[in-house]
Amino acid sequence: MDLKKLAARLIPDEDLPSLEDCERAYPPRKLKEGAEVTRLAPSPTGFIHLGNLYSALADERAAHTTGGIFYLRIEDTDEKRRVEGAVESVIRSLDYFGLKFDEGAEIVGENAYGPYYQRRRAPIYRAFAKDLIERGLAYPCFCTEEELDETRKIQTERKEVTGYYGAYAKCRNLSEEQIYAALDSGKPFVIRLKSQGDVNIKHTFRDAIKGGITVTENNQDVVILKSDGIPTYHFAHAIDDHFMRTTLVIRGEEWLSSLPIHIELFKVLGFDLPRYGHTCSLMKVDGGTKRKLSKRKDPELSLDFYRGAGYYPQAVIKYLMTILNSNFEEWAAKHPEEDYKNFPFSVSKMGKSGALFDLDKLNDVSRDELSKLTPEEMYGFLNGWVKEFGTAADRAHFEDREYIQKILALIMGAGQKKRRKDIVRAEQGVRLMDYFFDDAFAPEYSFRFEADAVNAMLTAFAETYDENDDNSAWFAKLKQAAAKAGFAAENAEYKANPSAYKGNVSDAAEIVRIAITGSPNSPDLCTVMGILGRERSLARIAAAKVK
RNA sequence: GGCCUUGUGGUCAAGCGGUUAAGACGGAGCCCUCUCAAGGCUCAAUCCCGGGUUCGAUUCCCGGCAAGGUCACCA
Repeated sequence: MDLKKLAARLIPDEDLPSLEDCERAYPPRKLKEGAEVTRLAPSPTGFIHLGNLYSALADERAAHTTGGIFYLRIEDTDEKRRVEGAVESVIRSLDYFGLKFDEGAEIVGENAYGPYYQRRRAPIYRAFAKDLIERGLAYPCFCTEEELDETRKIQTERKEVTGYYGAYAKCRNLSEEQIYAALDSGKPFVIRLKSQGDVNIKHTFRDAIKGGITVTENNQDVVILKSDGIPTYHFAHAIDDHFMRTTLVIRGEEWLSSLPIHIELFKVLGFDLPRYGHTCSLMKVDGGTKRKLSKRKDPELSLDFYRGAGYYPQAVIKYLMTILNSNFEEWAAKHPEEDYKNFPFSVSKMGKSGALFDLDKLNDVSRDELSKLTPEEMYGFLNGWVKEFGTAADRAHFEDREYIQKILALIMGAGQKKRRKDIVRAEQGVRLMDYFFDDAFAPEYSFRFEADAVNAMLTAFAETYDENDDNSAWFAKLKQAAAKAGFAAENAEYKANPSAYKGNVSDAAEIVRIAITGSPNSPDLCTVMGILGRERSLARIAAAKVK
């Protein structure tokens, strides 16, 4: 059979680059030894989620801790999956979390290895497919979807491996006449790889994350060019990661089972294999068993969830870092002031099994991260959230920057040796400040004491309150008032003889606290009252009295 | 079902032939204290099961079992 003639008939394109042209156009990168070139390669479909961010962070760290390149490639070979604005959304989302691409689709930069949209690289794929046909390593297949379904059914019944291989690969050995007859009758066709592999041969393969794994040779005659002439993922992956000079392919472990295909593809194309690292997917518990986080069922997978709830972007990143490299936490504890970017990230230290997504842990990391901000920075962060997600009242409150910052200085314990860690995320933090605003202060008083005791305490305290008192003077007066209202002024007194008192000083303080803040818990009451001012503090005390 | 991957406290996990089996989150308690938060201290809780190999296995081997992934002209 004249393969050259066949190739020309199958792929008649006139403007295809030569194979040498491609090698010349995309030469090996000039980077220092050990620099990793990694990529994020999403399809322009649904928007980016936590799982993507997790894997993108691994890519980004691997590249940027080695002085390499992190680029964005859009895998748009499936027209049906295209969603308008998805690319911008990916870039914006990653940017929100502080991850930046060095090159790629819609990225301003050198971009010498583009185009980064696979559809725009069609001539390259077609040139290589044509070459494969000429070398007898690929062939046209005219099987219809129905025929394929039928053989799959038969294979399932016979308990054989499904797919297009061996005797089931009907079009693999079509005669020249058959091929041209089919072509002449205008039958649509795909191009398949003529696999040279043998499933009885196994190799061990070194995965950068999983370590040694056994891979069986591929024997599937996979489709490399679809009937619309566009490559499948497998083919595009091999060609792009070769010519974009990717050194390390980090991707989800769902790709592990197609690794044999990729190995064979690189081999027949004559390319060196990049290194691979297959990450485990983030899991969650559902009905007693673990399962992969799912876009549809789990709101916490959507990045919008974190934005809406007001998580601090860097906190999410640091949480992800603790999952990525479990020694990160230890390092961060030792270097509290250092940027997480200085952490020596290592692909080989990544976990081998799927981690359960842990909201408690995220909250802890987040609390810690937020406690490091200054009140000014915190104002900026909260204000950003308020503008986008807050109520009209929130926005009005945040107009008074000075007042908010005074509150934040208190809530965060600014200036104290021990920072407070009350704020976990913006939404909760903003609600935490509600009682400082009269229009948001809607207390449901629930005192643990009789009306008499409550009123006596409130009255006694109001009589002596002086907004100019410092903390200790304030507390001394509270003690006085407590004694007057029948509470013990000193802890020791109360402990010695509880029945002689209505309660302890702390109980007395609680009454005032509930009157002022509506809650039995709050930061330093003296300061709270100072921020509210004399008028409002006394008004609240009066309003809280039990009728 | 075939193939591949993974199995250390509730969660994330270090350790990889001899350890009192780290640490963090969460839980319980104590201290501090006007409450809360923070902080300090203490406690409870783990090597999937069965066989080997070995003087000795959480660590190595073999079998189970369980969980996850994958079997498209989707990525």
